[in-house]
Amino acid sequence: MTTLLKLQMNDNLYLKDPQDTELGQKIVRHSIQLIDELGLEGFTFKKLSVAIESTEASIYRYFENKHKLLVYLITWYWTWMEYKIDFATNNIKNPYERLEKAMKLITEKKCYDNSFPDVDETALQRIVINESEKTYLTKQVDHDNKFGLFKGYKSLCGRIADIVSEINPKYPFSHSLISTCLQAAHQQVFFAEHLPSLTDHKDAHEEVYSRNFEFIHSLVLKAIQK
Amino acid sequence: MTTLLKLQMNDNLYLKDPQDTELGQKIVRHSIQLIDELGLEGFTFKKLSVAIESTEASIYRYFENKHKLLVYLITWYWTWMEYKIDFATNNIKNPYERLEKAMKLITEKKCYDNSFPDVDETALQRIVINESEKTYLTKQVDHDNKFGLFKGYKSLCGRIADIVSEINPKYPFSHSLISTCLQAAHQQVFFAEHLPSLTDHKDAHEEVYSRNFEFIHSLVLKAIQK
DNA sequence: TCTTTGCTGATAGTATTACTATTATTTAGT
DNA sequence: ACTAAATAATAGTAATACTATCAGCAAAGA
Repeated sequence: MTTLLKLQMNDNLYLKDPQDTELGQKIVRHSIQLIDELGLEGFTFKKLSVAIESTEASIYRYFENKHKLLVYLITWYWTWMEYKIDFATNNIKNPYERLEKAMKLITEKKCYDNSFPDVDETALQRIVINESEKTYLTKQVDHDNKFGLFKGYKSLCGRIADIVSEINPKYPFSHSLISTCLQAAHQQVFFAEHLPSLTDHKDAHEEVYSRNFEFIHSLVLKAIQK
Repeated sequence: MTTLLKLQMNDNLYLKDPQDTELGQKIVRHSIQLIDELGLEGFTFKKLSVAIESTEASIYRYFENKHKLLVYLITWYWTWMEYKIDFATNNIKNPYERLEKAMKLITEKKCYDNSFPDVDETALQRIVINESEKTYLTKQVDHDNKFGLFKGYKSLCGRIADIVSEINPKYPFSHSLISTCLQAAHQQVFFAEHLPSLTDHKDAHEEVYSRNFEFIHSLVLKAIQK
């Protein structure tokens, strides 16, 4: 038996918590599927309303616009990741091991997590790979940030950076290093699939993820070496 | 006296080479200014047509759409960077020095280059920081790639990766390492300005760039250490 | 010189998007 | 059964991202 969980998220991300109602859950479920399928640019609330057999107006009661919905989904992913890392490193003493575990979790290919029946984590990871940067690469980034919309990502980055500082308190770039690795963790997968000359990971699907782990793990270890 | 140069670019990037006509040059000049000012999302061909005192229809004769125009500008930047690196490392024997020079050029804050009167490189660098990932994070990336739209970026990455391989031919991740660094070179500047908890570079403007050079340069050197 | 060609400007029009507003209907809680 | 809230249905708007047509003008070729 699996425990059903609810990740608590910043309530500026939505107008009405989609986890509280059936319609909200349908919005989440189908938006993941549609954004994955059509890309953020091709995705519209109109199409989503057809998919959930409801109306645009109803969706707008949950999310101000599609940008906020995207930020919501991406934040869910990072919050989930932080939860997984917490859970997995909880009783590990050695910071090297904890760091390795965190890197492993960040870089691995995700599969369906029974604790969250509304979320297809495989599809969501693809969305993170393809769309996550669009959450902050906008003119309203400072405004969004003021409302705490990026807290999930920042918190995850800080958490891992703390492990780095525990290993080598003198290393001056722990946050830069980890934000760079978080980025590389999905960027390299994207390149392997679409622009292979920008990586060294050959697109033998499963292998891309493990090679990427090796790349990032060794990058971090060497960088923070005393 | 300064030499006027023309960078040769893949002709799939445009319908008609904007470097060949006065209107084309106006399109380039003002699109850089407007995208910098409004962001890609706020930028439209309508607004550009007002700025250049012409019409939308005329702009469409040069660029298929605003995505292609963006790719054109970003590609121009990377082509320019590669040219600068070539020029600067031309007669340096020592690959460590060449690598350092390349990293320096990539990470430094750009200022106006007299050889290209149509291009405000300072504004263009800001566009690269804010918008460059949007060139490939789309559903048409494979199609665009087939037409060689990303050749500029790939060529630059390959060029620097070659220096890495010259230093340590056994290092297995030269392309991944360099594409990661190219990304970090502008991402960290963005974070320093907008999401400072994701970096360690304090936003004392000039200093962000030099600290970022240190971060990236040391990251690369340690990674490829034999 | 005349003609052709190509470029540009002017104007108009379309489908779609990203919303907002209003009202009617259903559902849920007391 | 009554009330309040949530949702559905419908309509409408301003802006966007184009496409199409046509006329004027300038340079280039015959």
